[in-house]
Amino acid sequence: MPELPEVETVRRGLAPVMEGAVIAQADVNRPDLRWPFPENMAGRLTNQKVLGLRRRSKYILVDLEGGESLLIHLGMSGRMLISGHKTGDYHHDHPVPAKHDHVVLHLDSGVRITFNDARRFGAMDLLPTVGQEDHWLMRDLGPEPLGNNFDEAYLVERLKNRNTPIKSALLDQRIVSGLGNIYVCEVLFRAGIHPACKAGQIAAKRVSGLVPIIRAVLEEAIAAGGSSLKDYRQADGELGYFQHGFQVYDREGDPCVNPDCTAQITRIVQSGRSSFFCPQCQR
DNA sequence: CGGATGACCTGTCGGC
DNA sequence: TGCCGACAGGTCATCC
Repeated sequence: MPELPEVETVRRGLAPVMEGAVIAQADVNRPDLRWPFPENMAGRLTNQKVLGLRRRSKYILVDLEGGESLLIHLGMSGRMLISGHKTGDYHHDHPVPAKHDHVVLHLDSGVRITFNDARRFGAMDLLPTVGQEDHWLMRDLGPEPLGNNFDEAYLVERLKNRNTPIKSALLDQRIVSGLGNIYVCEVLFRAGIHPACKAGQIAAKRVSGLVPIIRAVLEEAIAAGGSSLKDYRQADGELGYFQHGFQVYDREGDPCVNPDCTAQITRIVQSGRSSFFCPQCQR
């Protein structure tokens, strides 16, 4: 699920219930996800007040009063669930964890935040809030696509002379951080660029055109998450999953959405990952 | 160095 | 119904 828009939707869903709350108890049900959890994670989270939630690329950062931040990455299958009371005292309420409920945060409000991740490609870590941009998972990230440091001149420069397919280049988090397989497919369709085009051979004008398209696709997806999920939360408390009408992703064999086009959406595999595109509209 | 591939995990789906 | 392979929204380590 989680590319930048989904992670942002999860952050927006968690923020109102977590900010200002105290983590009364943290259940850590296994020693690791993709990597081992940090030393004494449960203890370091316990009795910490949550100051705020931020996002960097696909990472959620939970700033704690004691000077550390909890880093959360959802991997491929990570989900956050909100459950329990919205008000009232903390009751030491401990339902039996569901399968793959790896970490449960019990807030002093009675609300529980559960991190569930079947494939365990997700991650959690604790790091100093100050200087966290130097953390090994974040230090090499490229600019935020919705931020001021991502612009036409930057992208043209970064793609210059690159021999890799544009699909791979846009998935490279060091160039621009936050795009994943779905939104790269959608961006390239909207830009009319074939995913196998060598990045360095695309005219600067067309590369420049990618910048506003990337921004628009991500902003529309974030907006769709907000509207389709109401307060970012589904009835079962799960955050961040919403069906957004994709124009090419997972539409192999379906007709192109362009009314002037009679072609079918095609799937190819590039560096082990599916790319969906219209062979007529994308050159 | 750049670029491609394998690896990490579990779940789901379609075909036989 | 069961079994098997293909595939899944990420990204790091390794190989050429």
